[in-house]
Amino acid sequence: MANDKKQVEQITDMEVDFTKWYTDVCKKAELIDYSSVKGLMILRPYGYAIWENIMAELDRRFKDTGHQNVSMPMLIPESLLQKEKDHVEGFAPECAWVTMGGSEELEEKLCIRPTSETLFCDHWHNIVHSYRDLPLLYNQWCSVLRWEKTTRPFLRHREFLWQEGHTLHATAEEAIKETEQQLETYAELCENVLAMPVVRGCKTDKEKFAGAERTYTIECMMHDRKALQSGTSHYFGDGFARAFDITFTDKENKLSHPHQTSWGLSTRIIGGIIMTHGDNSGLVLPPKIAPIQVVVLPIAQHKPGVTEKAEELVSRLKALGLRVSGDFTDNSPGWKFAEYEMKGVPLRVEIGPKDIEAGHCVCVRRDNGEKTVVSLDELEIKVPELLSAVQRGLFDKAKANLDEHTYSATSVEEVKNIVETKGGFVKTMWCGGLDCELAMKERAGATSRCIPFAQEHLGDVCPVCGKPAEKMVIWGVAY
RNA sequence: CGGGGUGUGGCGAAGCUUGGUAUCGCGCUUGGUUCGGGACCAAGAGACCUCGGGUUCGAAUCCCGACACUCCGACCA
Repeated sequence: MANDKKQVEQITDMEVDFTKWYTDVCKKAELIDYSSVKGLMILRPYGYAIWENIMAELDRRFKDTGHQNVSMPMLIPESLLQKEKDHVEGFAPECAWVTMGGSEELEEKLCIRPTSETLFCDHWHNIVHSYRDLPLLYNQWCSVLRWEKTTRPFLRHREFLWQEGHTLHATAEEAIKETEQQLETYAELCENVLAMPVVRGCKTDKEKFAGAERTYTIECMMHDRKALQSGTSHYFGDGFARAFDITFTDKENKLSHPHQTSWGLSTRIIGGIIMTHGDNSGLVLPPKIAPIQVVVLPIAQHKPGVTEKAEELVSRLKALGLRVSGDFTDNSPGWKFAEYEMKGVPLRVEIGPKDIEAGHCVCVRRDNGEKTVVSLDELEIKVPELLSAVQRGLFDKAKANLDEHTYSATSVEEVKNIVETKGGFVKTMWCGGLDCELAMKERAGATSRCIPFAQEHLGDVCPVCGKPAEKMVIWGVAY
C-alpha cells in the first residue's frame, strides 16, 4: 500500500535486519561513503562534523588535564616495531608496509602505523634524561592503518581517525593514576556528551592490548544488545621503556625506567552513537555533538511573512550559540520532516501562517516525536530546555536498555541461554583462568567484555570449572 | 582467511535461462501549480551494463580471472 516513492527512500527496519539498518543509516544520513580501497572510508561533511564536535570536546578535556598535542610520523621502520615482543606479535598480522621509495626498493621496509607506541618510545629514548623531564603527557590526532579482514562503516575500518594519548611517568603509581583518569575522561564524555551509559572495567589478559600490563575499557550496549568497546586506556608498566632503553636519573640519582600509558578513542564511537540512539526513521544525535542542533522549517513559505519569520527564528537561535539551520528549499514539508529525522537533528522548529498568527511555533523532539507549542516570546528559553530534555531522554533510554539487559548467572548453561534468547550482558563469577574464558566462548558463545570496577558477589565458584572465584566478569557478544 | 550472495545512468531494480549494444521507478535540470508527514503536471539531460581476458559475425547475457560490496564464521578497536 505504501507508495513507491516512500519505498525507495526507506531504510531497513531495525527489527528485521539490524546490520542492514545500520549501513542504511550510515549511507542515507550522508555520514560516510565507500572509497575505491576496501576499508578506507570517506567521511562526508555531515559525518566529519560529528567527529569534529567529538574532537573538540575531548581535546578540551585533554588540555584541561595538562596534555599537549604532537604529531608523529606515519611510518615505522621494521626494526623499531619489533623491539617490544608482545606488541609486534599483536600487530604484525595486520600491518601494511611501504617497500618502495620511488622506483627503488627500500633497505628496510616501513610499516604504516597501526598505533604509535614504538614511535613515541623511540623519541623519548632520545629526549628523556632526568626525573625533571617527566611526566610527558602527549596526545596526537591522526589516522592509523590496520589491514582488517572484514570491514564495516565506522566499526571496523582499515584506516581510521582517532586520538592516541601517550604518557611517560616516573612512577608506576602515577602512570596507573593517569591510565584511570583518562578512562574516566572517556566515560564522562560518553555519558555526558554522547548520552551513552558505560560499564567501566578492566580487560582480561586474553583481551588486553598487545604489550600492555593492564587494559582498562569502557563498554557500551548497543540497541541490539551487543557490546561495543568504546574507549581504552592501557598501563604498560616499564615494559616498553626497557625494550626501548628509555632511562632517567631519579631524585636519588639512580638510573630508572619510566612507566608508560596509552589511550585511544576512534571514529568507531560514531558507530556506537548510531547503534545506541538510532531508530527506524534514521539517525538520532545527542544535541551536544549534533552538527545541526535545531532545524527551522517554514510551512507554506510562499505565503507573505513566513520565510522572513523563519529566518528571524534562525538568527535568534543562532544568537544563543546554537548550531541552527533553516531549510528554505521548495521540497515539501513532509519531505523535510523525513529528511531531518534521517539526519538525526535533535529538534525541529515548524513555523507556518497559523503559527505566526497565533504568535507561536511548533517544536518537535527527535527522540520521542513529542510536539510542544512554544510562544515566540519564549523561544530563547524553551529551545535550550528542549535540547537538554532530548540529551537527557537519550541517556535515560540507553540506560534503561543497558539495565534491562544486564543479567546475572551462575552456570554456563544459563549464560548460553541468555545470550541466545535475550542478548545483553551477563555477569558471572570467574576464577581468572584462560581455559574457562575460552570455554565460555565455546559453550555459551560469549566473550569477556570486562571485569567491572563495580564488583558484586554472585557466588563463590567459577561457573565453568567450579573452582573458587573472586572476580565478577561481564560476558557478551561484541562488535 | 573459509562459506554464501551481489555488482546494469546518482539511488533501487528489470533484462541474463533461450546472445542482436538497454527498460522502469526515484532522483537530477527547466517551467508552472503546490506547501501542517516523503506534492502534481509538462518538457529535458544522463549508462560503451564493475574491471581484464576468452568464445562468437555479434556479449549486459555464455566461459575464465581480478576487484569491490555484503552476510555468516575465524581474527581484530
